Amino acid sequence: MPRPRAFDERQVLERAREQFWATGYAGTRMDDIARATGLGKGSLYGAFGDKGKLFHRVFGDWCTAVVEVAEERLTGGPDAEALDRLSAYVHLMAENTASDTERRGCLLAKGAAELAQHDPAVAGRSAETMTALLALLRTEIEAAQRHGDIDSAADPERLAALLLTVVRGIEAVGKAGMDPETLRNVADTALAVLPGPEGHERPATGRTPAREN
Amino acid sequence: MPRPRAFDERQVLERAREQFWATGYAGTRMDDIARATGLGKGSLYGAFGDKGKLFHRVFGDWCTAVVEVAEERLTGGPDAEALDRLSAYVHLMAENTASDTERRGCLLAKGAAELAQHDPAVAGRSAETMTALLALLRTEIEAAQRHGDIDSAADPERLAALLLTVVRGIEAVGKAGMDPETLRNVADTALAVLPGPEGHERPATGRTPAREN
DNA sequence: TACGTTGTGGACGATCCATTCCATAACTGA
DNA sequence: TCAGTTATGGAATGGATCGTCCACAACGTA
Repeated sequence: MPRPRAFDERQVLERAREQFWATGYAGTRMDDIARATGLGKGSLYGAFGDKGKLFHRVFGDWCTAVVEVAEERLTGGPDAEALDRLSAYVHLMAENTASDTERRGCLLAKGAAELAQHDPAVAGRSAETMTALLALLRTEIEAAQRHGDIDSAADPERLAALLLTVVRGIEAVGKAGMDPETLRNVADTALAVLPGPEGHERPATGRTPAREN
Repeated sequence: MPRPRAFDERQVLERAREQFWATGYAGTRMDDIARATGLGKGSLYGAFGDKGKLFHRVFGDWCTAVVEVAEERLTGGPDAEALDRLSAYVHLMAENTASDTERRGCLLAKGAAELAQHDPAVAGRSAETMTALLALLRTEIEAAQRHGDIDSAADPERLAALLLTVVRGIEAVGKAGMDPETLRNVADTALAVLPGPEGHERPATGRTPAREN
C-alpha cells in the first residue's frame, strides 16, 4: 500500500561507493552523494540512515566482494592447477592496481587507513576480510604443495601471509606512485620466489633482458 | 628587533604530525592543532601558512625521515653484512608496525591514501620516497649478490621492488588488523624466500613448530 | 474514486571549521 | 626609555555541512 521506492538500492550503493572511494569518508559530503545518486536528502537519510551507516554499508559490501573475487579465482579446482590459480589471482590484483589510472587504490585499504583506528566496525570488518583472504590463500598453497608445485616443507600459513602482504603491498606502493610495469614485475617475482619442490630451481627470478636501467 | 617566537618550531611540527597522523588530514581541525601545540591560531597561521601548507611540511619531513631511517640501516657497510642489514631493516619495519598498538599505520601511507589522488604535491613526494627506498634496497641486494648471499642471476631491481612491496604491505595488513606475530613472520618469510646462491637451499621457510593452528 | 501510507527532494536550522583580524605583549636597537 | 617590529591568542567572520522537516507525490486498497 505504500508508495514504492523509485530508485534501485544496489545502484545507489554503487554510486555512493564511487564517491567515498574518490574522496574518502571525511572528504565526501552527503550533498555529493545526493547529486551522484540523484536522490534527495530525505530519501537518502530515510533509506540508509546517516552518513556513517551508509559508509558502513558500502564498506561491508565491498569487503564481501573482495572475498568473493578471491573465492571465484581460488577455490574449486584440481590440485594440479592450484599454483596457476594462485598466480592468476596475484596477477589479477596487480593488474587491478596497475590499471587504476586514477590511483584511487582499494576502498578497503583507503577506508581502513582513514577509519580503522577510530571506528571499531571498520576495523573489525577489515580484519575479518584479511582472515578470510588468508584462509583462501592457505588452502590453495596446501593444494599446490600436495601436487608438488610448492615445497611441502614450507609452512603454508606463512606463505599465505606473505602472498597476502604482497597483494596488499602492491596496492599500497601503487597508490604511492610506483609505476605499473614494476607492479606487474612484483607479482611475477613474488610467485617466482615461492619455494619450489626441493632441488628444482625456478627460473623466473631472472633479470629482464629488455630493461636497461 | 622583532619579538622572538616563543615556541620551538620542531616541536610544533611534531605535535602537528601526531595530530594529522591520528585523525587524518580532513579529520583534523586547526583548533585541534592549536590545542595540541599550545599555539594560538594567529601564531600557527603566521608561522606555517594554511592547513594545507602545514600538512605538506609535516608530510615532507616525514618522507625525509623515512628515507633517512632506511639509509642509516642500509648504507655503509661491507658486502658481507649486506644481507644482515637488509634483514635488520625489514624486521625493523615489521616491528614498527607490529608494535603500533594504536594502529595508526604510517603517516606516509595514510597521507598518500587520503590525498595522493587529488594533491599532486603529496603524490609526487610519496613517489619520490618510494623511488629512494627502492634504490637503497637495490644497492644492498647487489652488495649481497656480490658477496654470494643472494643468487647473482636474480634481478636486483625486481627483488628490491618485492622487498619494498612487502615492507609497505606489512604496514597495510597491520592496519587492516593482522596480528603482530603474523606480521613478524611475514618479514621472516620474505627474507627466507629470497633466492640464495644456487644449489644452497635456505631453510627458514620451514614450518614453525611452536604454532598449533 | 477517496484515503492512508510511505517515498521524494529541496529548503532550513544549527553546528562546525578554516581563516582573518585585532588589541596586546615582548623584544631590540637607538 | 621609547619606537618599531613581530608574535600571540582569542574573538569574529564567512562559508560549508550534517541532519531534519515539510509539503507534495505516488501507490495500493476499500
